[in-house]
Amino acid sequence: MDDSLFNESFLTESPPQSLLDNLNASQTAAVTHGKGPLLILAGPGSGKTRVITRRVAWLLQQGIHPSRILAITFTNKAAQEMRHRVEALTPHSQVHISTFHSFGVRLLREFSQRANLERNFGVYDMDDREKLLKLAMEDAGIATSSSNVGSFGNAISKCKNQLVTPEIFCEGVRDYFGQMVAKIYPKYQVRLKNANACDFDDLLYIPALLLQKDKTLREELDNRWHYTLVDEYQDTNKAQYAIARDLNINHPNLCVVGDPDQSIYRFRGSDIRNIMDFERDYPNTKVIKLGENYRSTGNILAVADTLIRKNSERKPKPLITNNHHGKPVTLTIYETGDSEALGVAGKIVETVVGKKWNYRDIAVFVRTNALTRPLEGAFTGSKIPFKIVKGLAYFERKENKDVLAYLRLMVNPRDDIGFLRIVNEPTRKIGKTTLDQLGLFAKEQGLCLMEAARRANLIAGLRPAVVKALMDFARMMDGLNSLVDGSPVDAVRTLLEKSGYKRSLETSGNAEDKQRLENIEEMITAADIFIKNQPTGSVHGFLENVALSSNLDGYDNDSNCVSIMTLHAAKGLEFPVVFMIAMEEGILPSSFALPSGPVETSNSKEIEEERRLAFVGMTRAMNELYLGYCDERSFRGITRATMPSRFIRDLDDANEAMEVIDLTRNNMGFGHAPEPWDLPDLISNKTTPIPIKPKPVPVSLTAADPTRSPNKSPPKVREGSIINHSSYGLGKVIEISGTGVLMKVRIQFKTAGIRAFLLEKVTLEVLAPGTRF
DNA sequence: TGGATAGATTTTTTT
DNA sequence: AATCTATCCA
Repeated sequence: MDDSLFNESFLTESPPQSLLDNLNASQTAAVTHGKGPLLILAGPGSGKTRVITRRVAWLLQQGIHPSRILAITFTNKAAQEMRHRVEALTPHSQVHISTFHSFGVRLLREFSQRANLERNFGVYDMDDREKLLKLAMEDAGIATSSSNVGSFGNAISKCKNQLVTPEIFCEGVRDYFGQMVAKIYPKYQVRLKNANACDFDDLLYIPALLLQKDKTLREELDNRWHYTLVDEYQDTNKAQYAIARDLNINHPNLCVVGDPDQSIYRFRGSDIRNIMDFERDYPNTKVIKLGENYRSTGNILAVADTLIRKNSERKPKPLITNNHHGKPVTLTIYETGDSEALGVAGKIVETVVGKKWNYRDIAVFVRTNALTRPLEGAFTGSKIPFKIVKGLAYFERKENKDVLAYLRLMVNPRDDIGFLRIVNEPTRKIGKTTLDQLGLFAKEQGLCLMEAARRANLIAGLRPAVVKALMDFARMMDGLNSLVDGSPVDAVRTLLEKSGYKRSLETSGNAEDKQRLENIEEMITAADIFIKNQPTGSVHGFLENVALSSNLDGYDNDSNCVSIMTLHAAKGLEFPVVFMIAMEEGILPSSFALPSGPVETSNSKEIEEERRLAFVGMTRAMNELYLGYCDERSFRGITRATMPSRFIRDLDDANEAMEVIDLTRNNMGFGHAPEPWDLPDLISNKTTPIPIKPKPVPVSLTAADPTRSPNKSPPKVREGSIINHSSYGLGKVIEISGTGVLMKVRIQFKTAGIRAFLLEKVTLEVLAPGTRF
């Protein structure tokens, strides 16, 4: 239908023939693939988003009705971007584009009855989940003090990701930990049910099970969307796989896009086999490889390729580019974590002052959030504007969570976790003892806490003042109830007044509380923006929006800031200049991935995933890539010697694409961190000893060789000098830069590629000018 | 009941 | 190092 309408839009916005403009042959084939399963293996920087959005536009152009197309991404950011780009190609097309989780929520709302939920169910974040889990553990008679609440949460999460129900899990229990989980998991589900709430995992788990169980529903939904696209397919878990599978049986026009080398979410259940086995699962799959990289320089790709080749569980895939080689990838070795942060800051200042790049062109990637701290300090000191892009929940400040809990309780009075959060916020003299009694009463009577509070007068042994406090609270919340259908902005304003929350902050005299008020104002603004985007939006919609959004989604490149983020958050982004810091054993790869027992293969699944993570980081870089590690790092208050990441050693073969800058004072024996190549080969599964490599660390003049002190002033090194280096042999000085102790010398070695050293610290034998090089 | 303080404990990554 | 928890006192 309405083909003419679309064609008109094409003419005004972008003519239809432009749909295939600027596409290479494989990209065109992917865009114009007709019916049947399609697997697009898209390497980094291969124009994946372009292909997927053009494909949506192409389908529309073919006369497919927009409501027949379903596009699913992993992050809201990706969904927004896709929506935006599809909109530009075909305005007002109204294609259903959403994340897996918001798609799940939608299904659950629409079919809440079949899913045995009330329509107004709430979505619990990690924080809520943990609190509910503690209650469930109490139910199961397991002490919550045992500090492993988190591990039980992870175990349950894992179950749901794999579509393992409590019943199935109980059958297969073996060890002690499993027995504990078997006790807690069912109780936890009951708690969720009673609270009329879902956790994140439920948003996939429940729909997936529902589709399996309810064949009519499955058929109905399969018929609803004739064309499905799934982005980042390598990161799907079993639940997501099942959903995609069940929606594409009658109409197997499923197009999945992904790159097995960029699968980095194993820890949350994603299974690389989903993409590896796609061809097997969907007969007659057309496979298209998008190999050419349009993003990075040749050197960056050479380094990334050298790294990823070390993975054994992969389909070999060359990284090709027509881009120029660009600058060598730089590896910098620092002494401490702080000097590393300062070094990065220094390099950034140098780059920006030299007008080469702007702050916004630069990103620093870290493996863990804790590593951002020294960077913050160094950047603040150097007056570098920066932004830490976090993947955590957006409204994480206490006051915002409190306000949201009020809203949640208004929408869903059975939300016990929300109740517990705010019943005494501001203080209403309702303390722990009271709440314990209230909880007991609620349990006996089978009521939610809100309802129990309403009947507080029936609870034996409660002091009259406390009874009044509880009943007043219930009455106050009842009074707010009429707000749920209105604008979230009004709702927040009113609840702040009526609950006394605002007054308590205003009158506290605490300086922090003033800030809190401002933060709440910020949230009201967010609600306002939400309403402007979705004029029909309710409190309900706002809550959902908040629950499924993350800080990462708010990421924009508008402000001229350096971006600091985790490697996971970096996926899907690109920057002209990228720094990857702390490439050390135990950090990248994370200690969690390291073999904990005696000697294990170095190619364990975990290590391979960490390697992919490093690969993802490197391939975000367009023009310049800086890797770094340091000799010692302080963590949790103690300083320890570090070992360079095995991924650094993986790059030995990429010498010609790299340069190494060593900024350590090399006091050889004492206090110097051992490096993998100094040690027996524990980390590789080779049984033969590896040849000892020369340390890529120049021998210090002073410490290493007392016979030659700087005072003896060896012949001057200058650009063009031919030199001999104790480890790397013959080389030619190609550049001398910097001043004073920071004077650097860059050398093109005959065999070891380009390396740079601090002039102060390197020992170089300057050869006669005429020496043959 | 709630605040202060000392003591314990810790975290990989995220929808 | 920083945050969370348990305990004690007002």
